[in-house]
Amino acid sequence: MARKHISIDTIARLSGYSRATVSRVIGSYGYVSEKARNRIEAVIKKYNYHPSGVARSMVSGKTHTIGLIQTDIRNAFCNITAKAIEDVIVGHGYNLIICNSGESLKKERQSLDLLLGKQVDGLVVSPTVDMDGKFGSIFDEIRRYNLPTVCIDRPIPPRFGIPVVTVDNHQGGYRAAKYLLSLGHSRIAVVTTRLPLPNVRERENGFYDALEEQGIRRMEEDRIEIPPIQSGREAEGGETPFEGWGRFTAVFATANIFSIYAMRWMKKCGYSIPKDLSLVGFDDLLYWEFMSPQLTVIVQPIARIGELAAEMLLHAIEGRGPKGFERIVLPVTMEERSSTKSLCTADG
Amino acid sequence: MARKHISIDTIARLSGYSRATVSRVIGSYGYVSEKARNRIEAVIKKYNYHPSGVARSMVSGKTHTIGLIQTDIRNAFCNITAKAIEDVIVGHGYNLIICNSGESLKKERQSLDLLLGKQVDGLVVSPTVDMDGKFGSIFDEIRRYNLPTVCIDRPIPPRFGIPVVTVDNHQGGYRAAKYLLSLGHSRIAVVTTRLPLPNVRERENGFYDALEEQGIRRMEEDRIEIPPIQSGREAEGGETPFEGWGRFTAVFATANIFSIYAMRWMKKCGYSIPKDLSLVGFDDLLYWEFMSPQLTVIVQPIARIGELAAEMLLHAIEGRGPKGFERIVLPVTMEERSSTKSLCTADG
DNA sequence: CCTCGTTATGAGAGCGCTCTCACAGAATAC
DNA sequence: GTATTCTGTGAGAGCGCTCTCATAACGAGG
Repeated sequence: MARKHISIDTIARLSGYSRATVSRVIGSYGYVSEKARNRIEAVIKKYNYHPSGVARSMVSGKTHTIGLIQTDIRNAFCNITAKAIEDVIVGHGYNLIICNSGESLKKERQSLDLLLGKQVDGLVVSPTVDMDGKFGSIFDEIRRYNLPTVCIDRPIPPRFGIPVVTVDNHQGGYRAAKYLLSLGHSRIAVVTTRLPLPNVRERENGFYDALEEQGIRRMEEDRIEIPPIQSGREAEGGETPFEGWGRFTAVFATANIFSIYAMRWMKKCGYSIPKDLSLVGFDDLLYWEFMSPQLTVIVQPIARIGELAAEMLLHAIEGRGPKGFERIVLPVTMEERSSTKSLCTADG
Repeated sequence: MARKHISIDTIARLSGYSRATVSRVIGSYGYVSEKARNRIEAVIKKYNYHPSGVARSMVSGKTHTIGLIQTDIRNAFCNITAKAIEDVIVGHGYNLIICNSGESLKKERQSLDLLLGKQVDGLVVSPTVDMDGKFGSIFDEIRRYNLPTVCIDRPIPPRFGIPVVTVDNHQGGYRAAKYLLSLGHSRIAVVTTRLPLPNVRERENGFYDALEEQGIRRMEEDRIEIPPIQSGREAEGGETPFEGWGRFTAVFATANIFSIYAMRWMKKCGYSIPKDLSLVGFDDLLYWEFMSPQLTVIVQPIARIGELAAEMLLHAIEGRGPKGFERIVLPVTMEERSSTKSLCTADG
């Protein structure tokens, strides 16, 4: 048996009023007599009538739905931002459709097309890039449709004219380096992704800038790259691990899952943290307190990113004033734990 | 500037054909001449026309959208199932709207109302209960609307007539107990939630059934309950910890976050795992290999639950045969790691 | 010749709503 | 008295599609 929604006409007929008057009751506008309102509300209640959101969207041109395109909901960064966004928008009567791109430009584009078909009122996107660091075609499309959009995490260049909420990634890398330098480390590996993600690249730049201030040259062979296929997924093992850890005394991992790769590979090669190698990660992971080693990390305010993005997006959608084009860069902090060790006391 | 979607009429006008012929082209049905098709497709491409999903839903009565109501997307169980569901349905042209109930019947009901307003084609729900173990009003509503629904994780009773995908929770608890008994433990605490969630209760029942087979009586004071406010959220600290661990030699935590509570509280009281207390948890957590202690756990096939639920739901929505009312119970396995210790070798 | 079936197209109804407009009766103003 | 406002209601257009039905042109079969 197919579902049968009763319509406003049914309510009108059963209550003895016109469709227009019923609409006035459910929409709370215009003049309606006390008598009519009571009668109509009784019928609505009796037949458990819910107005069709689809028909309303048809008329209003608004769906009260927001799309979210991100890497993978299983990633902690993604689900924390998703929850934060949802919390904000639900309070305004909006819902969230979540799409996972898995760092694939093709799937990202497909997601956008689906969301465009669904006629979402706005979009939050953490965009991915191709191997040349170029963003996908979604931004042309977004522009063409003039679809309210906020970009999170990975900052797209200002020329796209799309607001961005991100963190000071350069500062994050810089602080990680400064900290390791202060512990006496100078041979430091960077575990990162081959995919030229702008946020991750900024972390690296910040990191190397700090090293260069100390006269340490940036060496390409000290960058350990994780293939793009794995960069978007949870660390699952099976990859061919890096083995040349002996050259280094410390490691900086530029994102949460890369810390896991680093730890896994080090363990496999028999290096222990922080005895043989110090490790600084990026992003707090859940249940950190029971991790071993307890990772020293650069922390970004993940939930805050989602909240701000949601607020900016609602603002844009509901057109409350020309707040216009913004780029918000939130500060990062460092959480010092036990995965890092001073070389000075041990070796010098 | 507001977005302006161009409509099928615009395409019709620009191509010199009627709305009906354009509809034939985009819908790939009926007779269309080669000439007309080429002309219309060219115009569609040129103006980057996408048919309105809202209008289509208006006509077809289908939105190609599925709702998911669950506890909290940040919870690993939830985001793994969400991803699995999304992967399945996207392949069939469906999207997922995710709602978080946070174990609140009120929010659960609000979520359903929102989804009903959005006219989702189907629903996957991991339902919550009140303090009396009663399910919320959502199932009456679902029934009334005859909305295709699959229940996951928490099995609702057969009388509701709603298909269920869950795991053999009783067996999970039973195996956990058997294992601890085999290590010589007999004074075992159960860390669980005060909220009478049916899946969790079944784990407890299985656990106590095994104990009773050995003549060990179920003792109410050996159940350590976590207040419902915290049960739905990630373990965040701040709660008043249980302290009477001294009476026990082992602990069974009935869900992933409860393991965290247990570990945190034990640590706070100076007990170490598995030296002072053995711990068996439920559900693998991410990054387990770097946890300390490495938890021995009962493992449920989380992604499989989502996949099966999605497949059953699509089946119901698209009405492919009267597969009808199913209850799928997947098996659980045990992963033995280092949070458990035999009493026999140590104590006698 | 007329009658088919096939191909190609358009007119128009209808999905369930919102909202403008018209209108009618009551109350108020002059 | 008439003019004006306020209050309450309904008719109907229109949102962008899909799909049925009507129509017309054409070749084939009788």
